[in-house]
Amino acid sequence: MHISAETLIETLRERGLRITAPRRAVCEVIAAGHDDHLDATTIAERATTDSGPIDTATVYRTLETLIEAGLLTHTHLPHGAAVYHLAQSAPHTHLVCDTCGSVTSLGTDPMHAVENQILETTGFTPDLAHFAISGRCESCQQPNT
Amino acid sequence: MHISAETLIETLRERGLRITAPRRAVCEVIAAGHDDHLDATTIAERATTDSGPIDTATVYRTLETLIEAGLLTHTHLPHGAAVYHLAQSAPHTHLVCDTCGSVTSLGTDPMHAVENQILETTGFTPDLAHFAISGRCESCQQPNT
DNA sequence: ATGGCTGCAAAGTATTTGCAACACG
DNA sequence: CGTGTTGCAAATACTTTGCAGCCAT
Repeated sequence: MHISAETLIETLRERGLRITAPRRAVCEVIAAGHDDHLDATTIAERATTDSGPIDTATVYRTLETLIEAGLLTHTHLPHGAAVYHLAQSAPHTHLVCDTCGSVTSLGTDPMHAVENQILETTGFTPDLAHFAISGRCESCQQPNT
Repeated sequence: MHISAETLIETLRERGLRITAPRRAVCEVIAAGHDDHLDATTIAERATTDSGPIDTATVYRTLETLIEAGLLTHTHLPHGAAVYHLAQSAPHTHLVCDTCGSVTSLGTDPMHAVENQILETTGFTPDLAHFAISGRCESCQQPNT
């Protein structure tokens, strides 16, 4: 149901890119974390190879490569670090809690209506998989003032 | 209809804060740009006083002060810099073009339905004035592949 | 063999903070 | 006068880039 690391690697190969240990490691981390919201630093930490940890720069370059290949998308969360996940994942919206920083996923069902409405109203085509909504999650509902 | 610089200053005074030239300048820039999406750097550039330009650090501190006073809100745009605008402005959603970077404002009408739906579905209370949607604006509609 | 890829380090951007001098109230 | 503020600079966080050596093909 989810893309495997091998599929990612295969796609890279098809595009004439070299299959290296770091790329393989990054692909595996991403494939393994299909439901997670991983930022570049986390990916770098998890994606260690035999020859030690992977440099952040390499991770960013690899992620960019994967994005160009259409395998990955990234989302900028309100507070800072960008998170990455497979493009093949069901598109979803990120709900980020201002208070505790937790990230909740929301299916696009509630968003589809808006998508069309935005398009009709403004001519703007929104990318609903690529943005985050700030707010307060259920646990942090109580006012903090 | 929009808050004036004096009102902002008056509110700061009421909170026991000192009214200084830099704060006055920042308030004026914000009041003048009520419909704009200003980032801290832009505010710093516009808010020059007799004694020269205002330091970025001061701008950030002043903005934070205004936010604490409930006069201002900030939004993190997908590509990087946070933008600030009056809390009293009609709440609106920001549509940011991935291609040209332009920012379009969207009234909350199309969003209200979603707001309720999100709340019912997930218990998450979204802050619709505080997030941006990525996508492609009308002018950049044509594929760039 | 050779050009794409990597790691290291430095640069860049956005934002925060320490500190001494200064000015509002 | 005394403390809140400011400006400068250094620090932090995230991401990008230059460069020389290495390895997949």
